[in-house]
Amino acid sequence: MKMNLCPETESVSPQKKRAIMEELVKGQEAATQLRVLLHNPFETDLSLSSHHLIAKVLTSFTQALSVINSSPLLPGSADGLGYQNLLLSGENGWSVPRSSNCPTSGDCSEKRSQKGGRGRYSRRKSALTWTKLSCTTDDNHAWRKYGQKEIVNSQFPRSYFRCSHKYDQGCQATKQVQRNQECPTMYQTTYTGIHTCSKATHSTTDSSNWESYLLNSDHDSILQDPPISSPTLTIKQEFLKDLTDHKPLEPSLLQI
DNA sequence: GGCAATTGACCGCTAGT
DNA sequence: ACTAGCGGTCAATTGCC
Repeated sequence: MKMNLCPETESVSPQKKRAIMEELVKGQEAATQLRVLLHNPFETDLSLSSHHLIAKVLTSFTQALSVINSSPLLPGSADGLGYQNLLLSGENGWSVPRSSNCPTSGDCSEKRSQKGGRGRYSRRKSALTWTKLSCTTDDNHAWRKYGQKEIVNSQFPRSYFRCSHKYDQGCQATKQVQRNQECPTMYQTTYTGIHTCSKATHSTTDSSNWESYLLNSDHDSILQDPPISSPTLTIKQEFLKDLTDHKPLEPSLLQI
């Protein structure tokens, strides 16, 4: 499992690196089992419930993150923060801007950032959201751009997309795309809501992978869940919380 | 002409006072 | 409770086919 992390992160101590890798490998294995379970719901070992596997994935990620967070020195503060931002994300799944993005210290609302900041909020979303980090913004769906905003302390603007079938089919899916600050060649895409439309464009993507398999709305009968096993995925905190609290997600999501 | 992107304005949410 | 500030969305305008 190769995480799409920036090269800067490579100077983490070897032991922690190994610990992180072990946890991520565990998570990958659990995710793989989950994939098998989803592909062959009737042929797999029934003792492996989806809930159990999801819990395993999340536990592995949590362990990996705690190892990361326990690192007092992630190389070159800015890089380290970037690494954490990449994985932990802010409350709303986006990297919380840090002072490292403001070369001229003391400016750029740094004081606000330290306390969370007035007005810095994550709009409550009733719909499921998840974040994906990828070198492309392309997926198997047709999107219509409806807005773009400069984000405070963020080097790149954020673009807002809604499903092209919002009005003809009432599809509520939206996504936000923002270039990653640490790796400008990467795009951080936050998906909100699930495609209920029946049409999807079939543009060229890495559609052979699990992620696009799940995102492809042609698989209407398939769980359109966040691509849990995607190596480039950052699962949103909200989603994690939903899972760990065993709160009912979208009713249709976990009925495997 | 139709569709999609752009962009300024507005609104809602959150936190400080 | 009020206010400031930010993020998200709307809608008019612009550009492209």
